[in-house]
Amino acid sequence: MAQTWAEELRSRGFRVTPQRRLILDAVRDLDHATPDAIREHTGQGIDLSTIYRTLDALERSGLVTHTHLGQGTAYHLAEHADHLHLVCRGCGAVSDIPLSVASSMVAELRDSHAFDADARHLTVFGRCRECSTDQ
Amino acid sequence: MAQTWAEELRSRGFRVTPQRRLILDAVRDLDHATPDAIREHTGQGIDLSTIYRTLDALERSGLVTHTHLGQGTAYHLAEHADHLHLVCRGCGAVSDIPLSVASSMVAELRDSHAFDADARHLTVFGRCRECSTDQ
DNA sequence: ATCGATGCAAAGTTTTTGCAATGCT
DNA sequence: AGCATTGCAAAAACTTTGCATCGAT
Repeated sequence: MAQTWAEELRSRGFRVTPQRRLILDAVRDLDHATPDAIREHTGQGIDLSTIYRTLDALERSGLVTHTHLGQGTAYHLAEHADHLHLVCRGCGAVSDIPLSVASSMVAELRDSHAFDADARHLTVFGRCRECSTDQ
Repeated sequence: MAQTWAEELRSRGFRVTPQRRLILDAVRDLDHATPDAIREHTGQGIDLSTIYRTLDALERSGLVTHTHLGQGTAYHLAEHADHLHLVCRGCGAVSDIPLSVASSMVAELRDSHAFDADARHLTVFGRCRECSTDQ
């Protein structure tokens, strides 16, 4: 059970390597994992090109997902991608909120625009309370 | 009236130059203007660094806005930014739809999360009808 | 005459690619 | 053994910066 992910990878024809373990661990540990943060978290041993290629493989296997935050691409475990992102343009803070806030929009997109939206990748820009009052 | 934008720029301390005219025209003409597309549209004469600096100035003057689409940054006239973007992960198509589909989400973010969302910058990833059926 | 804006060249960032060596299966 | 994966090096793509010159005000 603890290594379903390995089976998942193998069943898709991907191999399970130490690097992939470490990268997946890093994605699990970090909050919004960027390729570079993953490299640091794993302790410099893994080449960035491997990280990019691995994230691509993990994503195509359905184990992780990514979003475009303000500056850069952030990865999550797919099973933890149960939220969407708010990015404050004032202070840069990123917060996670339940997907449910988007549900009516998702429903309307499906019904009126025949578009199957993936709210897990949604990033909403705006201003948090502190930064709204500051102007 | 036709050149309120020039007054707008000047009132903010920016100067009005031929390049800025051309770049603003390009943003108006192109659908989702990227810096490089703007350079092509204006006919190669303007340096890319000027385009980046100008877009920054135009944005800080409130004349244009930008969004992060799948690959790259797209600019719009602020007055035409009355829509949000759907990006299909299957075929890459970008469509514009009315901001109203996001209004209940925006209201909930304001009421329950004290977050002032800017739906004009919203990009929703997912699949269009054709690409959903294709799998 | 000022001081911001431009073009050019160079550098910074982030992501991708080629290829020989390595190691999972 | 076979072939995907890795590391390294190089390249590609995108964006920013420094600086001398030019030009809007």
